[in-house]
Amino acid sequence: MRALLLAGPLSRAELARRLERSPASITKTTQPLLAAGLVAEDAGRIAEEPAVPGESRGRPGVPLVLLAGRHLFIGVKVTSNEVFAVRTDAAGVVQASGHRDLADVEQETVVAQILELVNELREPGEIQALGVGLAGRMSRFDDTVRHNPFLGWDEVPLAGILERATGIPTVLSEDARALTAGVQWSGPGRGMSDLAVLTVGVGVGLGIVIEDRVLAGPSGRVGRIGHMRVADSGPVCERGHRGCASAFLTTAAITQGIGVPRGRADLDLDAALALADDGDAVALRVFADAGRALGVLIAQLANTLGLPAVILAGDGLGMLAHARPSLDAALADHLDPHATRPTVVTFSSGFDEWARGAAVVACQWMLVDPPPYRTDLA
Amino acid sequence: MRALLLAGPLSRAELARRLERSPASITKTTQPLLAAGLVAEDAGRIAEEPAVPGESRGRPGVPLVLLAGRHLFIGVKVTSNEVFAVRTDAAGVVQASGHRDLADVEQETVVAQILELVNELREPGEIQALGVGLAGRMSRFDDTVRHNPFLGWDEVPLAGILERATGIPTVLSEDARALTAGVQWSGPGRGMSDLAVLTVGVGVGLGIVIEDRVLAGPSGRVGRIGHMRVADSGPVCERGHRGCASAFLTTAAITQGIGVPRGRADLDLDAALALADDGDAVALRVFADAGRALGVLIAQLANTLGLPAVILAGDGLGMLAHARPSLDAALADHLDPHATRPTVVTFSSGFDEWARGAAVVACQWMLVDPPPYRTDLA
DNA sequence: GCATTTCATTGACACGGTGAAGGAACAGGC
DNA sequence: GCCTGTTCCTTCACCGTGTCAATGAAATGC
Repeated sequence: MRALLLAGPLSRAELARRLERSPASITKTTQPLLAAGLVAEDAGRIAEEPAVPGESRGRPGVPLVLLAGRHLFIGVKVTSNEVFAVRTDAAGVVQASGHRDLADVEQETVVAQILELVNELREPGEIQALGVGLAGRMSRFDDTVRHNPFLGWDEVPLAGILERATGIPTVLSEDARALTAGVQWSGPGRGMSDLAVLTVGVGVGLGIVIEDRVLAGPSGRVGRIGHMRVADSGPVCERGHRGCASAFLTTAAITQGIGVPRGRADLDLDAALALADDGDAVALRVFADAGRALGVLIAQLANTLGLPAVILAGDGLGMLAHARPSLDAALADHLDPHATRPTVVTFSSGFDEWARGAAVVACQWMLVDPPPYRTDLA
Repeated sequence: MRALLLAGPLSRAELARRLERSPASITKTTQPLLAAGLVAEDAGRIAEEPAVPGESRGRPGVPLVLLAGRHLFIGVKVTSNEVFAVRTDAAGVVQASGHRDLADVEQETVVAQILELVNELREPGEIQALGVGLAGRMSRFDDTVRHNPFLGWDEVPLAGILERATGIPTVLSEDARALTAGVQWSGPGRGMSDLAVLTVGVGVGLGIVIEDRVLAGPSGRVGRIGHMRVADSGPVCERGHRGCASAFLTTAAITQGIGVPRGRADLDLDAALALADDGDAVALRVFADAGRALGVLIAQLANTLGLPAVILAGDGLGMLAHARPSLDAALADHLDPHATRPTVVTFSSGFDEWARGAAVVACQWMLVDPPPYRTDLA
């Protein structure tokens, strides 16, 4: 119920229509929330503006707003060499953030750094839940790291470890899915019920939202699209596939694709972009190829799932400055004749956004699936 | 509730575990169903066999079975030149079937033929619902044919027309999705909660089931995979894409791919298969390419959605006799290193199976979303 | 026979939903 | 200003569906 309040300040009548419930039901369910201070009537009447002017007959509704500040969440994103953490409110607004470098990927090291960050961020009030985003196989709302190639972990019961150390209910989530949840809950995809989030960076990641649900798949394996074939020819990825997505889109593929012919093996992404800015032919070609690969991927997603919107994110997104034309061309070319063209939104986001996604997952976890042990504490 | 009874005869306790409800709840909800004769206690104790022998302690459960015969459904599949219809019970078992040729695709002609078939099949008892499967864009449980390229229809309120003429509640469904529903409900995918159905024939179709739900997409556009790129090179499809799925897999692509070099423009699929049986090099190559295309498609699906099972269906399935080795090789090659290999099941089905799927959709529609006007009649 | 185990039923009860009825707040016409 | 129409919100009685706790029933194994 509270979940849909996040679609903005809404009057009770509007809520009833959106949730397909009777007005009586809304009144009843919101009363305890009002008393508990979780929602409030908005005296400002913000939401009345977009109403059609001619329809101003009748008693105006009293908008309800979620007092998001009442509930705090912490989200953590773990990469192979860094840990990022943010504290957010229930609306997913970041209040504070922090980060630590990782000396190694030992369990003790990582857990210690996470705990430091959590203790740093938790001080202003009670934290409702802690969400941790990591790469690798995990179900939605998991408690164990099944397999993480970057950390070299297998079957680590991280949620339990953190819960015991912090006293905060903790949930794990696959990172691309956490980012997707963040995007859909309170990011550029807010209010959309169907979208995909395509991330480009060290790898190629994918999160899918269908009918307001973030897909997890039977064993948390949704979104392995790194080896989708996107072109007739082109570079070969590390598994020997010619023309697969990883071979065009990962940061390593791009820096090597430009650096090797230009004799600069240590080229980084910024330098590659600078080369392209200066009109370097190799760089422009590599970026154009990357754009084409992205366009094909987006078209394939739109064809397969009929998605109306695709959101691009990740630290490799800078390429779009040079890749956008070929992306658009490839998208138009590969789209099914009867499919509607999906809206492509770019979302430049740092690692904070991944951590924020983990916090959003924690928030959703509390809303849909309050952990039983919380009642023990109450 | 009844929906999960279709997962086989189950004891009440087993039902409670599967539905995550309390045993008390199961007893209460099944009592009126028992009284109404919709379910029955199965004296034969069929389902007790697969239990682990060592766990035979305690009072054995009384299996409940759905008396499927109490509810009848009719499913109709409309192609550009034929209409197929079947009568099934609630379990999706076909009791009778029929078919008509279509002289043309005028609305009156098609409706008249459907009505003839329905009246032929409806006589033994009350029909609960009528499901119609057609190609084209439609939402799940739609009532209007939005756009059907084969019939040349746009915005035809077919459900209303048939409802008025027959007095049976009617629902429309996109045909690949109907087939998928049939496969998952009572076909080879019975009991699986995640699977894809890939159809090969005049076109290439796809239906997806995730978490027990048949995906429809925001506007019924799931599953347009005809133009997915599956190879570096190869024939060109009618839209000019080199190496796309349609160019390898449709019946037309195969018959032309073999018929043109062999100078037999009128070659049909059976003749093409016969050529391959005789060791014709061109035919063997075309079928091997088709298998490779299928393997890549399956791998891409498995990677994108993490599906554990893919079911192949459609009238073009005969190719597998010669295409299976290349299919398996391509599947292994393109699967993500960390993905589990999906089970690939072949399901040889005629058009009756498509009609049966439409009947299953009608059954599901009644179970999850009983149409309000039925109460008017009662 | 008895303990053990699992299944199934019952009754008291809570929660979330509905429909009907009625009061409250606004706009507009007279 | 007052009535009317409209929409919003609340209250009340009620129902359906679920739970918990207690009890009985049917099997196995010692």
